[in-house]
Amino acid sequence: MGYSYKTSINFGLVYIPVNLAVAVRENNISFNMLDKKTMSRVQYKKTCVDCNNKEVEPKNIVKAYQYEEGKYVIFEESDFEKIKTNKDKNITIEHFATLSEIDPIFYDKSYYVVPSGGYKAFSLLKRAMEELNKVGIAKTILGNKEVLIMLRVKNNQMYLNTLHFFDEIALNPYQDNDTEVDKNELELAKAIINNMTSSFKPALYQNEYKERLLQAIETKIRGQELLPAREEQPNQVSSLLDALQESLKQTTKKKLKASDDVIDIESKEVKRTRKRTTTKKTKAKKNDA
Amino acid sequence: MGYSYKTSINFGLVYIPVNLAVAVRENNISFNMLDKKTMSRVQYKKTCVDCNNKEVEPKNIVKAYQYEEGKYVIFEESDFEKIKTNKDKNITIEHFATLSEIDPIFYDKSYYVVPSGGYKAFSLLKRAMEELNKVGIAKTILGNKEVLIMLRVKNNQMYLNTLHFFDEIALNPYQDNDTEVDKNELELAKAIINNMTSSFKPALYQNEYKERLLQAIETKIRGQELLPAREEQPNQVSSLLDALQESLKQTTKKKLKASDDVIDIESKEVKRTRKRTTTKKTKAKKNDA
DNA sequence: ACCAGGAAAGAAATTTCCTGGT
Repeated sequence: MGYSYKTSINFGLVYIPVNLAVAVRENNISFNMLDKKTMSRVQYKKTCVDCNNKEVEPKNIVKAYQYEEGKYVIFEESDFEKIKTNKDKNITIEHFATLSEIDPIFYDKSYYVVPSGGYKAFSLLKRAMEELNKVGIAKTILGNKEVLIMLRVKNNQMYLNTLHFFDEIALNPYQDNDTEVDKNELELAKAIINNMTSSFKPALYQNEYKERLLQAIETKIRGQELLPAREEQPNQVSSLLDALQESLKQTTKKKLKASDDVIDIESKEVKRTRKRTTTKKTKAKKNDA
Repeated sequence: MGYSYKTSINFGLVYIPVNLAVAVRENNISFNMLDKKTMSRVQYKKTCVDCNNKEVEPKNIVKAYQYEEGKYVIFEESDFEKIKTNKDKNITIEHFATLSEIDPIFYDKSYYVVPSGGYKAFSLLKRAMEELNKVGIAKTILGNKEVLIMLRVKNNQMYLNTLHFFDEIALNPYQDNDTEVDKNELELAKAIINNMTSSFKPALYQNEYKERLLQAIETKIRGQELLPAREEQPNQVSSLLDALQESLKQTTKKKLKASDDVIDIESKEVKRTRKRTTTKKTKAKKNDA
């Protein structure tokens, strides 16, 4: 497995060199662009806007910041290096906090922390963090981007989460501070929620649409027409109160039924295998042509 | 503000039409590619691989899935619609759970939920969810991608988080189950962590590298050379135990000092203003040329 | 050879392709 970043963790004066390995790999079905007439792959060619769209070779491309309409300053890789201190490149834990303090809105990407030295120190830090149930907060530069970082330990694994900065959080465009809520309806809603409460078991959620998409691909490969999906008829309910009362009835019924099925669901959870999709397509390359 | 998606929330038989507004807007300084010789913007031209790299017009580009090397099936937008049911397009809350059950590794993107009707029902659901401190779990299709969803309410605001599917979580490439941890060192590490524990205040973290990068841009605009960043000399410590003991001393000293500064930090937190960066560059368009 | 990250395009978000690092 390749690593996304090489860096190091500084815990007080303890230094641990580490690599970061991506913890989430999107598994989507991806498409390519084709020329309709020739069914040939579309390729991006880098062209020069002011030179009759002549192709530009990679070695002649520079990175530049536009500070005014049409005005640029060039940045070489060495320029970025100049403004990074050694501390920037390391993950220096600034302080520790508790996981529940961190609002989910801040989470960005997840990585596994893999030590490339200082194994004893790494184990020690993991153990201490997990026993105290604390997460480490740090700041570092990954690539050419400064990110806020949360280090956490669970089941003896150290995870790194990049966090968004506070000024990246947008304001909610909708505010309703004064809406009246009916006491009776609130009690009904709460009863429904309680009926519908069960534990979060991520392995149980399947990507059904993806399965249907794969089936549609099979259908197309066989040269057949796609059929529209079957539709369930939505229940029509006239008022909010009626909808709540009917929902309460239905969820109560379901809840009673569900308690009989608990053992089945549990065993399904355990059976989960971490299989990789084998349908992953090989990407067409330039030299395919 | 534009909305990313139009959809609806189904809570039992209660139907609430909603829009989703992105809650996180990345605020990075981004660069452009220029042709080194002419300082002209680089533009991607879509060309046909098998037709002497002739340019392909957007209207002649189709979306295709490669099922075998060089073999494709075409998908029109109507094909995607065919395999979506009405239920797919809505957010039907499957069940409720508690926030702490959801491991941070699952979080993907955050949106604000903005009702476009059913305001009374929306307020009711928000109120009930917040009072019970429950989050809603659902599945829906956003764009052409099925996502797992968590709805949550905080401070009378409803947030939607997309979650990764279980099969998108990669395995940790590093496993160390048997590393011995020294009792004495563990106690030291824990004492250091406790010394370094303070609450998570996201507004206090500034993107310093970005500030330095903006300064570097100013320097370049003035035509001056960039100076390398000042370096702090790292403390050299010989053994893990020495590093821990010295760290404990330093953090204890800092902690005693910090308790005097608490009031200052608190007031800084309150002063936080949600200003937007004004340095956001205008993107060069094709017609700039 | 792979794949995560970056830039451009354009549905103004996300998707698509390219590239450098491993």
